[in-house]
Amino acid sequence: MIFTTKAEYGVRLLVELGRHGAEQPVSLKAIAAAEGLPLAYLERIVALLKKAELVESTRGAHGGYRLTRDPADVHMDEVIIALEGAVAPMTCFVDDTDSPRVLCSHEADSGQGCATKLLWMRVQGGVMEKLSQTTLAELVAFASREPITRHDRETLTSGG
Amino acid sequence: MIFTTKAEYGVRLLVELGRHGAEQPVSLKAIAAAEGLPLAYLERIVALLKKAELVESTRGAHGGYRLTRDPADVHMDEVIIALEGAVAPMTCFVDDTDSPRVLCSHEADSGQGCATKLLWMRVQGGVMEKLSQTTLAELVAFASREPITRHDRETLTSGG
DNA sequence: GTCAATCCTACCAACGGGGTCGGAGAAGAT
DNA sequence: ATCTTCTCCGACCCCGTTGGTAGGATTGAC
Repeated sequence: MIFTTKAEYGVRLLVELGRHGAEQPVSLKAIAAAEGLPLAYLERIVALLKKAELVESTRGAHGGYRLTRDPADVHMDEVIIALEGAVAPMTCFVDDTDSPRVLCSHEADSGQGCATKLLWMRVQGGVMEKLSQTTLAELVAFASREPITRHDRETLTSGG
Repeated sequence: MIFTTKAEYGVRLLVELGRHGAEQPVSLKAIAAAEGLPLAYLERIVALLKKAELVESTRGAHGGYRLTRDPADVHMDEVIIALEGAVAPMTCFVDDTDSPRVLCSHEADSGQGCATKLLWMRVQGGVMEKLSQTTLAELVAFASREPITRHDRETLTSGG
């Protein structure tokens, strides 16, 4: 599995916020009820989004959360990284941009390049590409549509 | 994390087989020693590759495994599916090609389309695209090269 | 027959994911 | 003031999967 429920719930939460205007905040309780998600768990997830400054909060009665930007300016790569941490294909695969090389724990043994590195880099590139091409505004629009048909399935994967 | 060590070890195993010719089989013991991987665990992994008819085995002394095809004809989408099962972004996301729709467990609640489905379909499409574009022959060639430089990293993700 | 290899099943420890609980601040409503 | 509603925060816990081991049965070359 690529993503956990953190990503799933977090994106759904953002979509729900995007559906309402940015004027008045929406409480987590309302979102949890609307989406059928556990409130206590959502609290921990929304904290990640707040730390990434994707949402802002108002405490106290009639408080809640709202988006800090226009949904069209929110790209999913930033969202997923905030929720899941860096998207890596493998445990040994940490893209440390400060280091000149992507290191692999097995690499040191054989003295030659890690056989799978090329593959994992391409896969990660493919994922990040699709994520950055998708905006929150698109998801908000999509969620309000009819349930998709078989015909839709063959077209909507084409990307941005 | 997208992939587990099943994919990692399985691909490395295939690369090791691809490095040798297809004439005489290579024993798991030799591969385990060359890659520094646990033999008993490799046994279970290679069983998946055999079931998918990506490798064939010879039992008894001087036995081992060899590829059933030319490495240039082995595409990674087939390999990864054999090793990991279907690549799905989320637990709720099972691409059942018999059913007209991709169902989501949360979908039934709200009566409207699942907000995250569009995103997961695009991501999965991106992954499968990169996997199918990469052949075993490429990985064999890549593994025999020098350790990569920073300059390489910016070019090798462009895909097959 | 013996050694080297594939096969196969059961077992196990550790980890992370998913979720709960209880409470402590903050701020509007009364 | 105080009550209610909300955000915030840390500790805790269950459980499935992953990664790996153990032990054997079977096959075939020498």
